[in-house]
Amino acid sequence: MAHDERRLQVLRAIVQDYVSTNDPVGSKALAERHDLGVSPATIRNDMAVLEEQGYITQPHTSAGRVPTDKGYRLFVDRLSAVKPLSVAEKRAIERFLDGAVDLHDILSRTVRLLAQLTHQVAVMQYPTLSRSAVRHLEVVQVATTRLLLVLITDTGRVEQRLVECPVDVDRDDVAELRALLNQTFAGARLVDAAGLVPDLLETAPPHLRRLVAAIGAVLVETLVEPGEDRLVVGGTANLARVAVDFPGSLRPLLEALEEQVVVLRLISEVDTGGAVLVRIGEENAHEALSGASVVSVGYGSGDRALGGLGIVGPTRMDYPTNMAAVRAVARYVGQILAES
Amino acid sequence: MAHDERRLQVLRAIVQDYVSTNDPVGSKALAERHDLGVSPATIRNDMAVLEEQGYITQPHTSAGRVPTDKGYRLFVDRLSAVKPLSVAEKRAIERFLDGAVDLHDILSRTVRLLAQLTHQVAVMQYPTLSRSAVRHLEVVQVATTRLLLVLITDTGRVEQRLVECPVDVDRDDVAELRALLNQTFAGARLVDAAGLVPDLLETAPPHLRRLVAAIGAVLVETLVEPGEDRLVVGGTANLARVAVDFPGSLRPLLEALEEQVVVLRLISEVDTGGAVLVRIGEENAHEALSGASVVSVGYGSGDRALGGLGIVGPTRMDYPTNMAAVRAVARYVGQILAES
DNA sequence: ATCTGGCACTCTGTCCGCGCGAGTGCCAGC
DNA sequence: GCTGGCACTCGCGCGGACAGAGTGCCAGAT
Repeated sequence: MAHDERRLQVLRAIVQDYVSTNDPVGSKALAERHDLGVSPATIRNDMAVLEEQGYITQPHTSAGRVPTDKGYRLFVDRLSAVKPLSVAEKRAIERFLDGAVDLHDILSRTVRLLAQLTHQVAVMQYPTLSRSAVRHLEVVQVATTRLLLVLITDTGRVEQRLVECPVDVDRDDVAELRALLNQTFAGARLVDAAGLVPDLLETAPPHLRRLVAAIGAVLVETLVEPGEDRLVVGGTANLARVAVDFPGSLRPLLEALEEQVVVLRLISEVDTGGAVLVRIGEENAHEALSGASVVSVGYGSGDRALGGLGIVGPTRMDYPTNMAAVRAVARYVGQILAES
Repeated sequence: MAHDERRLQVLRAIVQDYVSTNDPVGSKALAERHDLGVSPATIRNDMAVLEEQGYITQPHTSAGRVPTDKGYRLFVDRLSAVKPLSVAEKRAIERFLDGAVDLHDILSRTVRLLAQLTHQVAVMQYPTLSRSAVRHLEVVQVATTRLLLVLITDTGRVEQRLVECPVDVDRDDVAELRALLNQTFAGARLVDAAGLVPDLLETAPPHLRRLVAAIGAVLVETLVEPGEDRLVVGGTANLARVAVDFPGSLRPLLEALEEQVVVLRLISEVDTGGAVLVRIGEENAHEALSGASVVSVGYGSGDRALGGLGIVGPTRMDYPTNMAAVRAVARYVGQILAES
């Protein structure tokens, strides 16, 4: 029906205007700025219906209308087209990421880039260990009974653990151990690593048994278990800019970002299909984020999902642009990580 | 003179009251809360002198007095005793840091701990590479002409760099290269590493020359150069609590904390003697920090200075307590790092 | 010589009342 | 089903009045 169609146009116009001005938008201003072909009075009727349906609301009796979470949701699902990035922006992405020297540098550049593009807080999960494979295991002797175990994955991630050994270790043992470990684990997915530990114990020569057992325990307990994933955060300064959108205080949000685990859960719950996921306001379930929206997507090229990245900001944000930026950055960083 | 002495007591009382209440403090309230043995009128005279000398100021003609940067400076230098930590706090420090599994974990626990103890933003510099020594160099083949170079230092830090090789590399080359590198560099201070590269080239067998040259260049250029040091930040949520102390906006401060380089310079300029350094307001020179104070100290046990750590907060902070916390945490983390 | 009590003065923050403007809802007419 | 008009509501900003806190200064007490 042409009727419903126009009402949606009105909603779209309200969202667009409100996002750019931060003022509740009234019927008159709407009629002026968008040629909807009808008069303010007609728009008022549409607005009344939209309000009844829960898509918009008015802060006080005689102010303009403001989109609700539900309104933003409809906007994102049906009323917005993903806005392609400008050539300059695409070039900026490449320039920004190409100079990275190691994994941490890639992540920190990525969040800074994303924060700059979207003017929001950007977050990125470290490539998940459990989905990557062992490239190399290194053993370094630190003290007589102390070894440093270094794991290098094919995603370029390096993990280290101290292992307290039950027996004295000498140089030859270390070399033998290194060879043995790499022989067993090289190329194995980390998810499968736990299953390989018994094999390891079997193939180990008798004099290394106790040592290998200790190492195996550390490997299983700390490296295979998920959840130790880290988060890189950037652009918190952008929160100050949008402080007006968080009436109480920025505190809960800052706390959630430091807590990591909350945001991590949101960011890592991404669609494996590569679609950008948007969570608006109360949809986030967690109280600290109830006034915020999260735009996230998985990264990792091809079939290999490595983790999630995205942005956190006020519900009043420019969804089309931000979704485009998140998607573009995720694609590019996925490529970079695949190459290294 | 008893005269001057009492004036200093008045200044101390003003600082203490203002820090705890955040209200400009007047003569009457001062006389009530501290027994200085004199009447408000007398205190008023002292305050007039203190104001003339630049230690305090009044926000408006008829409000109480507030300490100036100069006033805080005098307070820190001469009027405060470092407040010892409570037993519970000391125990908390141990408990918090003992569960750390790797270097990054130690640092991130440290800043969280320090932020919690002081209710300020805590920052900590990664152990400086240039002051540590090579424990092990690992070479891993990633592609035909691509090697991953992993450096493990005696402070437990792991650095990785990708090296693009001018020639194809095979398995035996990698093993030989690894042995060669460790033979040359193991135990060497990173500051001396650059000087060892020519030796490396000389001892290299002819067929590895070009490869070794490439590796040597990467080593010198990226690992020996300082300034690539990272910063770990924690407790930004505490900024929201003290937002009142930063009239304009939190933005400049948040930006400075993200920029890292500014804060890094402040934190790394520590007294090698182990004394806690306090920079108050304008003393920080950098504009973004002109309303903030930085309390910092070097960490690293014994003669080995590893880096700096500290806190950033409003000039209106509890200096004695915070200085004690910073010092205690630095000592403890220094021990932990020496052990690992 | 130094401290004290009293007093007049100044300034801020707050509360109140008012008018303005923006925006709405409704209704009659096209 | 759209439009113009109209009465109504409500938040916001402005100005004045007021109370409270704090000061500076002076004369008197110790």
